Amino acid sequence: MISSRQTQSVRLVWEAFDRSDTAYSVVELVQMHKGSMNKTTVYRILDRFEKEGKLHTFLGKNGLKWYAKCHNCSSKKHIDIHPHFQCNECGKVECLTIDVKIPKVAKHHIEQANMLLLGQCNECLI
Amino acid sequence: MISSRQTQSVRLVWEAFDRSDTAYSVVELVQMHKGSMNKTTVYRILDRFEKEGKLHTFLGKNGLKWYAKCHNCSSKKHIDIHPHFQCNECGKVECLTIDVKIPKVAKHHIEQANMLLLGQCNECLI
DNA sequence: TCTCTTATTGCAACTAGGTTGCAAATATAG
DNA sequence: CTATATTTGCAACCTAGTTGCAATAAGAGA
Repeated sequence: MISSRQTQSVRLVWEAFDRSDTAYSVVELVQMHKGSMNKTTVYRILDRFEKEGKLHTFLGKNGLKWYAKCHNCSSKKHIDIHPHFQCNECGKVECLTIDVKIPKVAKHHIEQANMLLLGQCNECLI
Repeated sequence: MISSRQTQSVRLVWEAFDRSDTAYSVVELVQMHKGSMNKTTVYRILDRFEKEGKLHTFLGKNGLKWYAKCHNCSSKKHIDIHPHFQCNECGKVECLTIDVKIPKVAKHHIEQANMLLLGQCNECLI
C-alpha cells in the first residue's frame, strides 16, 4: 500500500516522487503542491511516507530537510548508508550509489552515519 | 589576534571555547551569554571567528549549527575532513580525530565532505 | 448503496533559529 | 585626546517546522 488512506493529497505527493528519482527539499514540495494542499498536509504526508519506509530523509547544506525515494530501505531499517551530494552552485541534491564504510569509534556505539558531499555537479562544471 | 577588535563580548565568547575543547551549539552559546550580550552579537562574533579560522562549524542532528575550536584548520582552508559524533541520548557532540577518505564521484567535483555519526556516547552506554 | 468510525485535512496561531537595518556605543590608530 | 571605523543592542522581520482543533472524507461493514 502507498499509505493507510489513499487520499487525493497522498496520491499527488507520491506521484511527484514516482515520476523521477529526484530528491526534493521540503520547501520545493510545499511550493509544488501549493494550491492543491496545505503545507501542514505536505509535512504530515512526508512524515508518513518516511515511517512507512517509502521515502528517506537527510539534511542538505543549510540544514534543510530533503526527501528521496527509498530503494534499498525498508520501514524497519535504512540499511545502506549511502552519501548524498549537493551542488554548491545550483543546490541540486543527488543520492549517490556508492557505499561508505562507517568508521569505528572507540567507546562509542555508532548507529547511523550521515554523509553529505558538496561541490559541483555535472551540469555546473561548465 | 583573536579578532580585529578586542571587545568584552569577543573575549567572553572566546573564553568559553578556550576553557575546553567542547563543541557548542548556537543555542547553547546564545543561552550561555544571555545577560552579557545580545543574541545577534553572539551570532556575529561566531561568524567572525569562523571567517578567521578560529572556529569551524557543522550541522548536528536536527540541522542545528555547532561550533568547535579549530586545531588543524586555517582561515584559508579547513583541511582535515574529520567526522563529528552526536549522541542520540544526551545530544552531546564531539569532534573525532579519525580521518575519512572523501569518496570520488564520477563527473562531480567534490570540494567538501560533511560526516555526522550518530549513536551512543561513552557516558550514555550505561 | 448507506452509515459509522476513524484517519486525514485545513486553518490559524505559534515556536525556534537565524537575519537585517540603523542608531548608539566603543576600540584603537595617530 | 580625538577622529573614525568597527562593533553592539534593539526591534522587527523571515522562514522552517509544529500544534490543537474542528471539519472532512476514506473505506469497512451492514
